[in-house]
Amino acid sequence: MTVSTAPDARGDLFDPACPTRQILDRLSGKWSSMVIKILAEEPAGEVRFADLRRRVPGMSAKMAAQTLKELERDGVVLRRVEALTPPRVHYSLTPLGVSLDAALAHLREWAELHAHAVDRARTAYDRSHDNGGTNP
Amino acid sequence: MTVSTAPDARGDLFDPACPTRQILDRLSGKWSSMVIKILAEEPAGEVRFADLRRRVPGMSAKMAAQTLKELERDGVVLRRVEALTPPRVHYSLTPLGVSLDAALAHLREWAELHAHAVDRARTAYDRSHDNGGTNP
DNA sequence: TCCTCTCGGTAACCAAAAGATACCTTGTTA
DNA sequence: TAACAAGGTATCTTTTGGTTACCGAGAGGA
Repeated sequence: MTVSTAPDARGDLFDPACPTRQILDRLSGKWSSMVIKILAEEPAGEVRFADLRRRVPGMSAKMAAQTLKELERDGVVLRRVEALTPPRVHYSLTPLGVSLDAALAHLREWAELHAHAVDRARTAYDRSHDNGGTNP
Repeated sequence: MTVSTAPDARGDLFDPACPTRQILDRLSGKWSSMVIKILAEEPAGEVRFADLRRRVPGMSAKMAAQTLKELERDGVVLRRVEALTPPRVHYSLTPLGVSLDAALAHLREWAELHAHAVDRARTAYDRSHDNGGTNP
C-alpha cells in the first residue's frame, strides 16, 4: 500500500500513482545525492561518520546526521555500529541504495552533458527579459 | 571556507559551482519534475497555464508561474503567448526539456519499481526507532 | 594531573528560502 | 455585476539549512 489516503499528512500528496514526487523529495535535500555518491564510490563500501564529513566539505555534523538518518529510514543506507568504547559508526549503501545511485547517475550524466546548454539558455533569458538593452 | 573558485568544478559534484549540482538543485523544487512530466505526457505538446494547474492539484498559481519561469529560463520549457484579449499562454518542452524528461524517466522508473521497498523500509524504521521497540 | 582533542552525535537557536493565501490588474463575456 | 483568463504582488507561515554549544568516554601531551 503506497498511500493511506491522508492528503494532509505531509503537505498535499495528490497523485498516489506517481511516487516520483516522494523520491525526488528525498533527493531534494542539499546533501542526499552527494552522500549517496560518496558511499557509492567508496571501494570499501563503508564510510565512517567523521570520514564522510571530511569528504563533503561544507556539510555540518547536523546535516550529515540528519541526511544519513533520512536515507537510512528510506532503506537506502545501512548504519552499522561497532560498540567499542569510542563507538564507531559505519555507513554503506544497501542494494537499494546502489540501484538508486545508478538511476541518479543518468541525471548526473544529463547534467554534465547539457550544462552548457542550460547555462546558455539562462544567459539568453536574462539578456532578453531583464532590461538587457531595451531600456534607456 | 571552501574553495569555490575551482576551475574544473565540472567534475566535482561537491563544489557549489558544479553545474551538475545546480541542475539537481533546480530539480529539487517541489513542482519542477511534476511540471516536466505533465508537459512530456501531453500528446499535443502544449499545455495552457490554467490547464496545467488543473492537472496538478495543489499547485498554487504562484508556484506554477514561478516554476514555469525557472524552467523557461533554463531552456527546458518554451512559453508561447497568444496575444488575444484574454491572453492565452501555452507551455511546452523544448528538445532540451524532452531529453531531461528522458533522464528523469530513469529516476521515475526506479521510484515506481522500488516505492514499495522504500515504504517498507520506512515503516520498519519507524517501528523500531520511534516508539515501537523497547522504550526504557 | 590537567588540558585538550577526537568520535558520533544531539539540542537549542537563528537566518533564509520555499510555499501558501489573499488580493490586485485588464478586458471581455454571460 | 460576476466570472474568467494569466498572472503579479504582498504578507504570512512552514521548512530548510547552518552555527554554536554540549555530551561522555578515551587518548595524548605538558
